[in-house]
Amino acid sequence: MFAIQPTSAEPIYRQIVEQLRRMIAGGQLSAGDLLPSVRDVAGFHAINPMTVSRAYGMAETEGLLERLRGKGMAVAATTRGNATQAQRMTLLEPQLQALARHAQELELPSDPVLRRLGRLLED
Amino acid sequence: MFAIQPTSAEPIYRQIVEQLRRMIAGGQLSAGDLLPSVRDVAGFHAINPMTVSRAYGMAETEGLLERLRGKGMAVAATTRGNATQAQRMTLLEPQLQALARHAQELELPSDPVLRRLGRLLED
DNA sequence: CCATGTGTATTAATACAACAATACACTTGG
DNA sequence: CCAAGTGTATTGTTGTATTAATACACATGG
Repeated sequence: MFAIQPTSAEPIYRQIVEQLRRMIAGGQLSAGDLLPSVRDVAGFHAINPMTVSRAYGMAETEGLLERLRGKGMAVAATTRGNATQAQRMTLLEPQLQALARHAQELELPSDPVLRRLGRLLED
Repeated sequence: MFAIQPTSAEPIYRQIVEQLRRMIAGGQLSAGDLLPSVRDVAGFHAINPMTVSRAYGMAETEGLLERLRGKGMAVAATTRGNATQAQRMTLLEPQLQALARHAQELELPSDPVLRRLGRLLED
């Protein structure tokens, strides 16, 4: 469904929007794919349907999703699914910069940070 | 002084606390070092002095800082400054895990991510 | 046709962050 | 001693973000 952590400091609706953004850019969701209904997602995670609706609405405004009246939400046809690797890297850039800054404030050498990340990326 | 972004979604007082945590763990701030006064920090960044005071207070509760009455706040003597590299890595772990998850959702191969981070870590 | 399924507009409840303006307790340094 | 420097407690206000509750409009499909 979605990887949602209701306890996280990050708002639920934004967790959903950003996850959609990445999974569409990465190609895990393709144009035309139908999304689970707001009530399904809300029921599964025990959250309010309006929270999911808000996420879907923002994704539609952003051009990620299309509204199929009476059927639900689908991945927009106009979206350039499977974006360039460079384009996908751009989405990761802010997080990379924050991580680098924090590592420097911690006076951590590059090697162990890179090795740890490399291990996390293997699964 | 401090790297504060008043526009960020992250609350100002928490930006300060977490930055203190890292700079003390990393050794950029040593036990006994005197911190800039709340009025100085507030004036420099055009924020409210009480916001800085709140950050200092939380850092004191956490055991990072000590209150020197009449003088200001200083890095606590009891704090294990320059923590083990492994201990410092622990502070970075959650961010590393989030980054890895996002990279996977973006279907990005390890190599470019690691290379980009490596470059950011060199300055 | 109409029960059932969509998404959503509207309103409200709650919590939080930041600011503002004081006043206070304390120590330093001349 | 006392002016000037610390941090802080207090109270109130403002703006905003997040989630929830409810009711509604609409399309589908037997």
